[in-house]
Amino acid sequence: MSWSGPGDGGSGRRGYHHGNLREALIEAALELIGAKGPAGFTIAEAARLAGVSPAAPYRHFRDADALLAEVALRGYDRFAEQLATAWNGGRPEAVRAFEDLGRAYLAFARGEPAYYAAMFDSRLNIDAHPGLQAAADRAFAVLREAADGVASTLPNGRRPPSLMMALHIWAMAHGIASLFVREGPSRRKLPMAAEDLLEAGVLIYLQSLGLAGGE
Amino acid sequence: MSWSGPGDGGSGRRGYHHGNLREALIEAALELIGAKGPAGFTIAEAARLAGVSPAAPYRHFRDADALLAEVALRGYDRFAEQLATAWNGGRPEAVRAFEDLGRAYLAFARGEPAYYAAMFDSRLNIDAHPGLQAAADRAFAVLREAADGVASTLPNGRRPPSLMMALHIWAMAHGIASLFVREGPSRRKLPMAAEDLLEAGVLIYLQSLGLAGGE
DNA sequence: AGCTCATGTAAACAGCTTTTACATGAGTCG
DNA sequence: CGACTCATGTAAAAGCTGTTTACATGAGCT
Repeated sequence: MSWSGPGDGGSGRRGYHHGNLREALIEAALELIGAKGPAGFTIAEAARLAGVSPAAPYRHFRDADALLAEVALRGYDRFAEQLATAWNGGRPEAVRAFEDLGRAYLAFARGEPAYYAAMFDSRLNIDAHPGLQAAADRAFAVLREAADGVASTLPNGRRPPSLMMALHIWAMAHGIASLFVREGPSRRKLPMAAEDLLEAGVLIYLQSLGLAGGE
Repeated sequence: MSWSGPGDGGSGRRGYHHGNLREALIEAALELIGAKGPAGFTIAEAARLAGVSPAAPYRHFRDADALLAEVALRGYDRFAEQLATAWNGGRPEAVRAFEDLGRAYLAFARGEPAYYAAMFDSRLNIDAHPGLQAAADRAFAVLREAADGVASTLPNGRRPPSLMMALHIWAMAHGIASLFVREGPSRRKLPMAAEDLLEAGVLIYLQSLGLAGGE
């Protein structure tokens, strides 16, 4: 527990005023979403976790959706960051970095289920929360850039459209994350690691475009 | 509207006793899920739609999740049925039938959003509702069978593992449905029809395995 | 005709959301 | 230093919801 300075990001109290309620509520929301899904967290329970009255959160968020949207927003940012780190500008080698990107996708879904749920599984209307769309776009831009980097490996004539590539890979990664990694009604047991399934799928896909890994 | 016999599947009333409340509740749930998502339907509102008191549904379903599970169960059955119809035993030609299967997948997500949401987007714990897992298995079995049919096109040596194929295609179809077809926080505009995106992805994937469409 | 039991209602309790009026105290300014 | 201001907290209340309990109804059987 870091107790540095006046603000303590956690649930501590220093008196009548919390000191850092906004952050404490976001942490509480993450905890609750992780435990019970995006529909299973309530303002009241987040307030209880933060040690304040049920009305206090309304000083910081208009309603539960606004809090959820803030969580999703931060999730997209972390997501984009982790994907970009994995891609690493296509180094040391484009196809290899692309696989790393896929593994990072699943690692995020596995390691940050609360963020992932807020981003992809919630009732949020993306139009009603300005900034969410832009944050999602920034995350997708990493994928797009990576697809572009891989496509550029090929000579100009045989170069596949990188937007389509990005969409296909995104769909497969998201599908695997939704179906086989995350909790949910349709989660299934796999005869292999989800990461290996995705890697195989990506390699088969890339091979078809003339982009095989060790060819 | 079929008004055959004593039961009228809709919301009509015939007196103190509803006559067909169970079915009416399922229809109400479908309507509400379609309008507001799996988290946006309540027992109370379903009861209101069916014209009964808020306590009446509990004679038929233990709680809201049980009603949701019944909807999901029926959804999996319809889903399996429509996929099987599209696949049609691999006729007239395996790869072509496989593409039809993909289109049927998206058509279901598009045409029956309420069922699809109950099946894939809900808070249901699949273990807590016996029968759900089996119903989901039946739907996946169609995909598996189709992948097997396509793989059998090839000579024994170059035949890819059909389970892996089925998982890859399922993931891509589900990913496209989740990201680009259904409502949700991450839904994005596409520069093409989702069906075309999926078809292109499937063809690229199959081509890599030596199963190109008109090759 | 009368019994039985599935299926309905009414009423009550508890939790969540959101609003309103009020309380606190941190920071600022004379 | 003392007083003002305002963001940030509380308490209380109204109106939702889910769920349980005791009671009412009437359909179908004997």
